[in-house]
Amino acid sequence: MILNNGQLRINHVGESVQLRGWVAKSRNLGGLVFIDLRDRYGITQLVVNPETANEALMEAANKARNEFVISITGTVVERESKNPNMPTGDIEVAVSELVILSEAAMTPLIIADETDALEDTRLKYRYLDLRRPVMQRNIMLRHKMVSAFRHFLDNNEFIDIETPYLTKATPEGARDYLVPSRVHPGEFYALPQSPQIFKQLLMVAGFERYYQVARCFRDEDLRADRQPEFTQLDVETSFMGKEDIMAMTESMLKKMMKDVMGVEIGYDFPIMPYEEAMSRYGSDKPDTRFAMELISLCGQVADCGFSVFSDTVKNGGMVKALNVKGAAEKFSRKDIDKLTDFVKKYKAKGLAWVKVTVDGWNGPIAKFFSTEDAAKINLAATAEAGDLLLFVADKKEIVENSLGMLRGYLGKQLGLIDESKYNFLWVVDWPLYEYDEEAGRYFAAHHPFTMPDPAHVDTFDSNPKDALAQAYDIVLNGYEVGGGSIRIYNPEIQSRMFKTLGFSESDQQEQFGFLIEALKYGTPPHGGIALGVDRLIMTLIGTDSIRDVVAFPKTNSASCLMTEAPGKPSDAQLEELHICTRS
RNA sequence: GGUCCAGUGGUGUAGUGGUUAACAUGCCUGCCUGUCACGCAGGAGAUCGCGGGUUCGAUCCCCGUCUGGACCGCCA
Repeated sequence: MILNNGQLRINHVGESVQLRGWVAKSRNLGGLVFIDLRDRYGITQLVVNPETANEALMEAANKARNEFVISITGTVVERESKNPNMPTGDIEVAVSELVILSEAAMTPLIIADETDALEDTRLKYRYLDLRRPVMQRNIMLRHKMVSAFRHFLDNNEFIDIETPYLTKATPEGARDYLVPSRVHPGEFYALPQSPQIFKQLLMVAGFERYYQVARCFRDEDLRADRQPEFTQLDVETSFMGKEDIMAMTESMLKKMMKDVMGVEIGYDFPIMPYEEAMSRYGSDKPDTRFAMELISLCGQVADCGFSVFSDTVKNGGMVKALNVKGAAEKFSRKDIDKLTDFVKKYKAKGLAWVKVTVDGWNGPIAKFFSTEDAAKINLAATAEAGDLLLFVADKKEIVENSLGMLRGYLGKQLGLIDESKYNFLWVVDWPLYEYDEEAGRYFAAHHPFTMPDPAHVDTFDSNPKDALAQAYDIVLNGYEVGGGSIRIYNPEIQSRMFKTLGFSESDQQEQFGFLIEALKYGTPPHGGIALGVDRLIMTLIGTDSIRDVVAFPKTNSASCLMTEAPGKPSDAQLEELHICTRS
């Protein structure tokens, strides 16, 4: 009988088993040999006893070293002294036969949950890093999550359809990865940033419900949570409205949480307008696991004696604050200087602060405020003695963004976050456009196929500033884990959209002619959503690094330390691709 | 494009203007029959990322460069 390591329990005692796996550790006591055998299910202790073992068995047992692959047969026995630290600690396997299937050289990193190897070593020997139980758990959990999504979608009449990886470059958006065409000298394919247009065309084609676990490519600079290629669960439906898609996504996520995490999400996902998220949390993906919301003080400081605040409000900016409860004593001047440096990264000019005491305010700006003004602010901020108030005065965007980032930073640093919570949240009523001051024009905030909100369908092109979109983002614990929208299915609206974005008639034809054409031939109302598989699993595992959930990730500079990609092609290859070789 | 941090035996760290470059772990050898981070004894293992400069002398100080990491910009 063949069983897996890590699955043997006390009820197997007496059974004869065959096990295969890697030697995680061997302890030779000078006669008795203990071997911890590891596979993806866990670890089982093997024991080889010289009193019962023949010569060949003893020799093999003494030869087995870390990471050798072995196969054994033996009997499950109850341990005399149990090990409560391991799931299989009640039993061990008394080995009667041991075969070394494969020997192993000394590994450059220790195969254990707690490796001390640095990131570059782990990535160079990724196949060994992936042997570590913690990595195996991450990758297997990722599989379970994707599998749960597939199940849900399969059961709801969705069809998995593949879309091309070799496709056409899209204007706007991220930089494309380009692939030279050998057959068409001087021309290039682009790798898709998302299957967006194809899935819409599948709706035109009448498939009604589509999904795909799709790889997407963006040639932008990387971060701890960003890879040049990433996976999204791409979903599109016909005849469903915004509420239908949100409800369906919500059921799918709840089912996944139950199947994969064993967590019952017992609440309806809250729905929050974008403007409210920005105003209360300073973020379009707020972490609602802790409070400490942004407090608007424009009314309170408009006529106060501190001209930095009053002038900012008079000039159309705003003043907001965070009340860090009970932190007045915890934060030294130096600590606050660090917070000031932190907000400066986000373009805030500075961070004003006061410590609230029973005798009034303490701090460099306290003297500018009358007792009444301080009291008004205390009231608005529900500040009491012992609290630390942190203010930013600036343009709306800068105030909200910098305080929002500071809120997240302090939430983590002060341990305000309840890590056992899974707070899902819908963010809706997104602006349809963003204005780019440098370019002097509007860009699509989401993408140019997003349907304007019904209230703005007539005016979105005449008044782009105020136009809202039928778009929705799903947020989990402060991470944007997905987003979608209802799409434009009317060629006339699509054309007006392109026009506002500054596309001429001929640009439209050249870039999106096939889409505009397709919309003419009976396009169903449709919309969809894409869930970021990597970010979602990151959040569920609770890691800050996307490299912990991708089997073979790239470094910060988008290279692979294992394969050493990207590499230089040969001159012959370049010539074949009609790309000039440099001398 | 920019800012900050790091680079020393296989791995992770310590350290110093002149050292036999230290420690832990891993590895090898020997001893050890109930360990589970087994224990004990011994041993091998380093171009101190690379290039240049300062210096009588640089792993250490300076400049550059490369690599990795965190972040800003960027990521429709």
